[in-house]
Amino acid sequence: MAYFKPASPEVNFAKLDEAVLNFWEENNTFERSVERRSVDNSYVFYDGPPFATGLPHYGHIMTSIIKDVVPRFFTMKGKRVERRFGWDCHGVPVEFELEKEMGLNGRSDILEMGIGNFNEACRVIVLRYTREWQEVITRIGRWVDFEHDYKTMNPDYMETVWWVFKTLYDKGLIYEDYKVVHYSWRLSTPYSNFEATLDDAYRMRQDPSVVVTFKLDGEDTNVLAWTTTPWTLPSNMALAVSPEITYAKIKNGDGSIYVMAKSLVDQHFKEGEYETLAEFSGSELVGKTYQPLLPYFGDKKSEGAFRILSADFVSDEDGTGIVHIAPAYGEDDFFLSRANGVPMVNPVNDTGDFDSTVPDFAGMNVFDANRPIIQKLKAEGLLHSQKTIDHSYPHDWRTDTPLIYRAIPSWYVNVTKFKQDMLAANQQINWYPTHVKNGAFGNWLEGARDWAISRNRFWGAPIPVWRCTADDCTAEVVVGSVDELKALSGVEELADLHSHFVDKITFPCPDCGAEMQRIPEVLDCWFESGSMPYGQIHYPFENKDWFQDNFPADFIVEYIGQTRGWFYTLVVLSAALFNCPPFKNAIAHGILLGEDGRKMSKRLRNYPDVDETIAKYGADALRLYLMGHPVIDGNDSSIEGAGISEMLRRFVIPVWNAFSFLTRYAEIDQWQPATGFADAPEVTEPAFSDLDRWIRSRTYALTYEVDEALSNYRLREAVGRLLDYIDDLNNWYIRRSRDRFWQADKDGDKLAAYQTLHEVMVLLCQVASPLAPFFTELMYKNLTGNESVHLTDWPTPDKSVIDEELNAKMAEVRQIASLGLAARAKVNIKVRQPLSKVTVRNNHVLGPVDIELIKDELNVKTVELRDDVSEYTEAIAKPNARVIGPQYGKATPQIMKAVKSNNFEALPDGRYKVAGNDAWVLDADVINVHFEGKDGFACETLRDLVVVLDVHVTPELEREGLARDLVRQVQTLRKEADYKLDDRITVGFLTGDETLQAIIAEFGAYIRSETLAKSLLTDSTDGWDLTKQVTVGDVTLDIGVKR
RNA sequence: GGGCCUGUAGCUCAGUCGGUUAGAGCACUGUGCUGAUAACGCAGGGGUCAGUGGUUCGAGUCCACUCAGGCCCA
Repeated sequence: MAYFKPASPEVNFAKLDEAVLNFWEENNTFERSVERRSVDNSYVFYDGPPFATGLPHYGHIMTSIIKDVVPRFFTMKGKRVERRFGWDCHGVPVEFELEKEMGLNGRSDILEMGIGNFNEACRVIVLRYTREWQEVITRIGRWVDFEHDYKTMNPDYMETVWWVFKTLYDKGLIYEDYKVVHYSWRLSTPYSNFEATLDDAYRMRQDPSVVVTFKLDGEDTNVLAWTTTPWTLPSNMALAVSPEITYAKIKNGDGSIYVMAKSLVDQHFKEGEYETLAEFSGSELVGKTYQPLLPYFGDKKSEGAFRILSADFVSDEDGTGIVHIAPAYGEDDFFLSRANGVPMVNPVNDTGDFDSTVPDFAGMNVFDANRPIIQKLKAEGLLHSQKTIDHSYPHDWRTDTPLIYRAIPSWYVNVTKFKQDMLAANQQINWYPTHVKNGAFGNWLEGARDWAISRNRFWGAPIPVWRCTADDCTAEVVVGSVDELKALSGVEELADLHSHFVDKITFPCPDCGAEMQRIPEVLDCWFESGSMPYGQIHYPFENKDWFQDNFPADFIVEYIGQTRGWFYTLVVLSAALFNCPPFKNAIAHGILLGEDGRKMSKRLRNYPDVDETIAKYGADALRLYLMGHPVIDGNDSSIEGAGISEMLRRFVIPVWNAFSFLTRYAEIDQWQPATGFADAPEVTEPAFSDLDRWIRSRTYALTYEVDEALSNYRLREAVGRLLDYIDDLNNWYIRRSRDRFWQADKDGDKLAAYQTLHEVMVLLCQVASPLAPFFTELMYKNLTGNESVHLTDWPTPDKSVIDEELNAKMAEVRQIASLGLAARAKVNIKVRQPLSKVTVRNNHVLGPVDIELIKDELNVKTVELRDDVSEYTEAIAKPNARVIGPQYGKATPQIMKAVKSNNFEALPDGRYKVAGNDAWVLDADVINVHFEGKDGFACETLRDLVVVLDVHVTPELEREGLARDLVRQVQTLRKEADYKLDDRITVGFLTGDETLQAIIAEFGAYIRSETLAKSLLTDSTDGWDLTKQVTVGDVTLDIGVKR
């Protein structure tokens, strides 16, 4: 009785998956795979948390699978890989969901509802889909600890975030300034980037488009600037030009002199009505000063206002090539002004009305003020032209009112101050794909700007800054821990750190004794996710020692877009806190698109259904498909349902069939790994063949190849290695060894075949298990009786068994067979027809076994090895342009042509003279030769390999071919009669054809042994189980079989 | 509007330092082989290497521009 069970080739992989999932759960296999490794040998993985406000799609699934493959692999390599699931809980998207659901309209509605009620509602909805996530993640085989997960809204996590903030503050890396944001004057609230870029935020709107004139100081010259927001003109503080653009000074018909971009003059002045006075680069304008357009802030001139600045964002594609700068009302404007020491004015209040500093329009909404401002400018002769434009403009999605840009106070991390540390940290990170380091990510770091981390929102970690409420006191206390806050305030219980808890807490000002209150802002949720390495373990309040030993992490993976997100914020904070990278290895994969090359969209249904796909093909096929997908290498690429089934057919099924083959024959032969043949215990010495040695060598090499690939995060390569391997195993080793399992004798040869196949299948299960953990688990358990492939160590088979020469030789033998078959096809002689000889010119030393393989594959009587094949072939010259080109330059084409038309001669020294030209003498290896078969021979070549088939069919060969035809027909009949593999049968051939009768007599023994026939009958008898009329050669006959 | 990436067979993608005849898998067609296989082997058809211009003896490959798609930023 074999101790592994025979496996059916008919199999439903999705069902097998479920059995494996149950097994893992019942036996705590995941937990035990972690715990059997020492805590002193950790491999640290950080889980990048998804927003749980939506359901998982293929993109998440792909990331999740990588998050599983890599840890599984390193666990087998001996590492302790704890994997805690993370949930990103805070942020505007969550608030947004809730606002939508409850019909809330921004800040005032939320305040009315109560921050406490609002936040508690957020707390509930953020975990709405956790069950669905858990189900999908589990189903695809990702092992991760959901029980000890981390949530960014947990008090411990938030306390660590406070610590991070305070540490940065104490290092002088936090400052307060303004930030220009989208702003809804209707709701008096800043808009998050997230909201402003929602699909329906941009709508068409009509706005005035005006060109106004700024008079230069000390010259009778007017600079023309263009804007679609006239309401920002009272706040003009500067003008910007580009040094890249050519400007023109022109004189109008009425004698006025203007300056603007040369290429745009025609759009503002009619041809012939002006005269060009001069042309110059924008840099000549830089530094000039001008008179304020409107009178409100003329005193700012002494502070550096009303100058012409140079800016790279200025273009000459529309407008005038000169940009009006209002620092409070545009992001470019703001940064340019700050960089050049230009002051900022902000005469617009929270509700979008001008304040008293602009008395002409005080109390007027900015959009309503557009028209009167234009009229005033016109009246004063400062308006050059006026139009109306339709353009796409951001709107408040709730109130349908246009947003404005407006500077609001904001807290920043001074990223530019330690940018060099970030760049240095990045150099220590091993990125896959490698170009991310100095490409997408490196470039992003190079351009890093200070990071605005405050949000005027509610559902997030409160910024732990308390300020004195006294008018004349500027005291500020930053709190870095719960204990600190308790000590300051005397509060004894603090169960939660969200604003509705901590905002109630006040304490006396250390300077003046007045009340200290927390500032209202919360932190950007990216600040929180960047704090994940510390927050998830409540560092430094707990786990200090562990952190010392286990930071930076070994590995993280996310999609490439996170170079601006999580990858970035992690690096910012770890560079600021510890001046080191937060992780050592990172995979940044690309974006999975729908089948039509567009973004995956539920509405368009342009991707295969996740559940259906898994139910149909199982999780292993999906995993292999995704891990072998170009997206793994950082590209954007489409998902293809057909690719998933292909992976099933190309890998999962072939491996399963190899397994099924082994187990079925082992049962028939009563063979088991430990004890050999139950009924032939005397057979203990395996007689390994070259084929055995080869597949063992090949498999051992595979374990190191996959090891190398996975160790270096090259998942795609690992998949490719496995696919190449299964072809060798199934379509060469097993196919070529079939008769060894099939033969009746239980001898050393058969034993060797069993031992070899069993050994390599076990190794294959192990090396494939990180990628395809389900079916390898079943096979491994069955083949070894051991508990789980995932509780094994990565195999390290004896390297000395790996014989590269043997592997290369066998690859060559396969190639020879391939070329021989191609040669047969060329002359239309089927493989079942024996031929007398094949002649081979090759590179490796072929032994008797190789010769047998070739004979058998090509069905030839002899294999002749020789270097000189000129007896059978015509040589055709092929020049090597790569060598000739650099040497002969312009003469190359002529030499190439001459060589191809055989216009060259061999010289005594072995070189070739081309076209009789003494200057054109080539070394022998510059001309490659390939061959074509002469009459009666069929030849195929591949590089150095030459295979020549003697295609002459003698009468004996023809008779043998017919005998093989007969065998083939009987075998088909056996199968149709549904006989067992080892049933002995009686075969009948009923024909009057004398040639066939002679063949049956001549090849009787051969036919009997091939078909397991006890006897061959050639007269009619009754009692056939099955009979059939068939055609062999050009004769039709009846054949029958019975047991 | 700006930045980055991609564009090669019907589909998904390789294509080395630029080398003259551009490959693989899938699909299709033909054919062969088979008592493990949902197979497998061999062959064939299928290409304006997105387009235009340039550099070069020689360009899928290098350069410039254009077009299309994607991602990010605005």
